Amino acid sequence: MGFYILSMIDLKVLREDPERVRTAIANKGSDCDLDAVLEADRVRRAGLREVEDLRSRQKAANTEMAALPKGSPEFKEKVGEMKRLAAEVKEKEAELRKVEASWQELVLTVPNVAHDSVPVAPDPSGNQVHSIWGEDRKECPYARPHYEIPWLEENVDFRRGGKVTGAGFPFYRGDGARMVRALVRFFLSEAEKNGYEEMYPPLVVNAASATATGQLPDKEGQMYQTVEDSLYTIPTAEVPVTNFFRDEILAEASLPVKVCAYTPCFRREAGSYGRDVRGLNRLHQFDKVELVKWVHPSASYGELERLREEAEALVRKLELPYRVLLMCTGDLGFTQAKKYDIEVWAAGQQRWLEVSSCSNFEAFQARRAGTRFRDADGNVQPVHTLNGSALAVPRIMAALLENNLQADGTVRIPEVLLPWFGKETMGRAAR
RNA sequence: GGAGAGGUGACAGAGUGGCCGAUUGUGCAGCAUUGGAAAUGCUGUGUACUGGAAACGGUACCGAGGGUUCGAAUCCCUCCCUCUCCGCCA
Repeated sequence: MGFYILSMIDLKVLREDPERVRTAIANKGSDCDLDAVLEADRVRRAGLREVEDLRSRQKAANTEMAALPKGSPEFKEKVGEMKRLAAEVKEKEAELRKVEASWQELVLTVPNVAHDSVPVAPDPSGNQVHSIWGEDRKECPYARPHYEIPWLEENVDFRRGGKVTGAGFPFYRGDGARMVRALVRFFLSEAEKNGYEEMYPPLVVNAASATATGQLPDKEGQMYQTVEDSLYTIPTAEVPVTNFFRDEILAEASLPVKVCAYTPCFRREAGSYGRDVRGLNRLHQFDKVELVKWVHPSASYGELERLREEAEALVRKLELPYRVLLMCTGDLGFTQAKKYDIEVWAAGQQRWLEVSSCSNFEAFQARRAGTRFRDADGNVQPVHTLNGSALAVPRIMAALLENNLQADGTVRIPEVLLPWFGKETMGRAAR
């Protein structure tokens, strides 16, 4: 009955220091019932012992029987005896299977424990501003919300996108499409310079993959599902890419493994409203370059800072004002131990737009995904995984459109994009 | 989509009902041999859960899931995947 243990948390920590986990659950505002988890763990282990003990007896008897002549009276007597034992094993096994199923379900609800450096607070108001860049650039005399730019619909066609697919699925055309391509190529080439291997992954994944990265079982509603094959469209490249090494043991010397991937991302995002979803602010399909790293546990927090810096560098090169937030426990996701968000200033809307999220998952995803490495002592242990957007395309485009509007109504293209975009302005000049 | 073949440890490849967690070879690690190396010899070399302070045990895993049986890598069923041929197709 080979089943797969999926736990996010180190079960040993859970047993030996439940109070630490309890505090972490409370800090994250999770409704996980730790006592139920602990009880299930206890019941499971008791049942396991029972079954294993019976099996052990069964095995010993089988070895004896193998030595006896097939038709002999002793053999026949043994068979009768073993029939009862076999029935008992079967019964207890069925029981155990149920116990394990509910235990598995419960254990999957325990969130990752936040790192000590994460501020403890119940909601987003507790997020800390880690740094701000480009304060002096926030004044943009000709700025206006990008969705009010007169020529925008010529480059990002929301109406036809709505007709063909639905709200939140625009057509990019002409310079809009060119801008998407320019940004993607810029992001990828910078990632490559930073030592990331480029990957182009599948855009739909199976349930096992979605579970490993934490989309399932809880956030099922975030993903589009195929009707016939129970596959899920990816909400981010993180999902297929992190699963690349699922059920594999990596060589310690190969760490860190760094991968970048450009993909479209699909999000159903139930419960969005108002200005949040206007224009390019929030789409059901958008493009993003994602960075993913598998690292040695001792290196993961250093790698998180590096990841954040790499993402920041992109925004700086695009000359967009931004701030970095250190997310508090209450605003941290289920899977994350520590997370930075990078937000660009959109001068037209006069608001910050999240364009990157850089997270350390520690061993959480790796444990679920079965991605491990063998350390110097020959012990197998989970790697740490990290990922970060670098960057999400539409919101960067929104900020560029708003902040770089010029007196004539066109948008100035930042210098770093010129090799990719091929011209210095975008849009139609007002007459 | 049709026909056939097959999925066993890092790889190759035995095994067709009990003595098989699994012969053997290669690879890898250590030791011996050597001035050093090659070659050779010896030893070791899976994962997960579980018991234990540890030493050291127990159980499971031969693509996945069910079934038959006292007992399954071996027999039966379902599914998945790979390969070959045909068809179709960007």
